[in-house]
Amino acid sequence: MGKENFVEQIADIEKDFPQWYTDVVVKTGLVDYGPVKGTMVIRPYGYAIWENIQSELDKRFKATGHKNAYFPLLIPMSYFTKEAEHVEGFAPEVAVVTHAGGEELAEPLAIRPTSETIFGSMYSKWIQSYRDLPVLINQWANVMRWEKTTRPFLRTSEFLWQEGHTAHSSEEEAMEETMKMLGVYKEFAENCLAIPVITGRKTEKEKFAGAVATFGMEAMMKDGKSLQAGTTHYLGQNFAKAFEVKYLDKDGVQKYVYTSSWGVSTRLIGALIMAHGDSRGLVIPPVVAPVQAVIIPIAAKKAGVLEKCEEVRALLEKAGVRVECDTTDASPGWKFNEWEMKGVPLRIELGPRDIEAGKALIFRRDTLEKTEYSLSDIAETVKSLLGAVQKDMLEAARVRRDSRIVYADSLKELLGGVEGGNFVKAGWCGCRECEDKIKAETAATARVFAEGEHSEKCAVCGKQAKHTVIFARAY
RNA sequence: UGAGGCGUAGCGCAGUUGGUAGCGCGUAUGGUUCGGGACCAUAAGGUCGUGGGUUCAAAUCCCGUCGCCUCAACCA
Repeated sequence: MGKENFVEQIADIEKDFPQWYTDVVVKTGLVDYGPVKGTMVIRPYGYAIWENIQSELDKRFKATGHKNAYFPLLIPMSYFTKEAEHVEGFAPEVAVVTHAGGEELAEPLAIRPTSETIFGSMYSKWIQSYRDLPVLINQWANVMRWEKTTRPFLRTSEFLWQEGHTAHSSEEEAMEETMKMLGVYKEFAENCLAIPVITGRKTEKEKFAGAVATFGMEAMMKDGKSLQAGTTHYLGQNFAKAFEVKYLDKDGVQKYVYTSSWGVSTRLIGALIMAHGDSRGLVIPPVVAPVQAVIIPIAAKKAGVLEKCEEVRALLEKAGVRVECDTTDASPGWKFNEWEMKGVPLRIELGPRDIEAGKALIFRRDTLEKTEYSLSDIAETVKSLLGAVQKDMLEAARVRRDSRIVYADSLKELLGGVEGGNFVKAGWCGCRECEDKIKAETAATARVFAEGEHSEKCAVCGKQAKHTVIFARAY
């Protein structure tokens, strides 16, 4: 990149956010584009973020009684078409295998865009008695949706995700599961990704195809737009009836189960990038950062520098820090920029001056502050700084978001609000016409219902409001 | 699908009256450097997307074709 440095190359974050996003994703070496349009190759650094997300989520799923399993990639079209609303919603974006073994298939196979149907068909075999319930299963998998326009991590043809699929004996229990997992997602987003989220129910228009009710968590990106970062669905008996998932209850009566499903995807990496990134590149919170601290030797050829760096690296590694020492022969300035672009939370600069003084210079990626610390208790210092970065990033994101939530009483105010990059709370009468009108005139959509808030009148038609809704432009 | 644009070195691009293929970055080698994207020297690297036509001669003009991008449209 030479003299045109990264900061100059990427567009001003406030003015041209989407372009900034694309540049950051590609230039930090998170992904390459795949050979098929809309697919991507996730490079090791990007995948390491995903692995950390996986491990944190998996802990939480296990703690709430779920087990992992794996279901097939290919789903017979006949399975797929059993739930009317579901097939209608997904049909336009399903990729279908028509040939195999050199011959045309009698029945085409859908490449899973989501797995409710295959889970449904298996659950109908596995579930016979009330004693078999509940079934709490999660799957880590790839899925494919043939989207017309794509953007790395946010909307790709193929993506990685987890999908939980549970079956219960009662409506209450299935709904409780749906809400519990929404809570798990929220806690994870805030404590691991340092992204504050708003959770709530989605409107009919925005709900999942085949669900009775959909709940989402919405995160605000730095440009004020919203990103749906995860969803949970209460499916009622829709899929149970389509796939004949019945059990014999205590009272001797055959009953349909109630199911839920919930998922988050590699889109979370996109959320991280856009919620925390700045003009220098990524800022990754320590909990999910592939590299939590990087050591940059200064004047590496001087006697004792590399030895000391290695000593510190080993010490930090032993203390459980994901640490790397950059011994490549690029200049220190180059390395500073490179690792900042990759969002590494802490940078430790170690040169002859520091070593002589028994100190190290530590740079915080989130605040851009450089401070001198003693080498004698460096492991404790780094661990406590990592904790501070994690906490401060969430707090900063929360302040940023809260300052950009406004109220609107009219369509005009709503438009002004979203144009200013805000989440806008407004009353809504509940009719589809008003919802469509808002989208047509402001490009904003209903993200979630604002819980516990009661507006007087609809911002569009002025009639009695049924709900208070958070509107925003969304990715 | 409607409209517009672009295919020339790994990447970004320049290349008009048609006449031996260029620049920047990156890469390789050697040297001086190293506390915020260092510098000097040398070198490697291209059937100009593709098929045909016009011409003594085509990256350049003409016709076809393939691919990609932007906007629109579509999009849980």
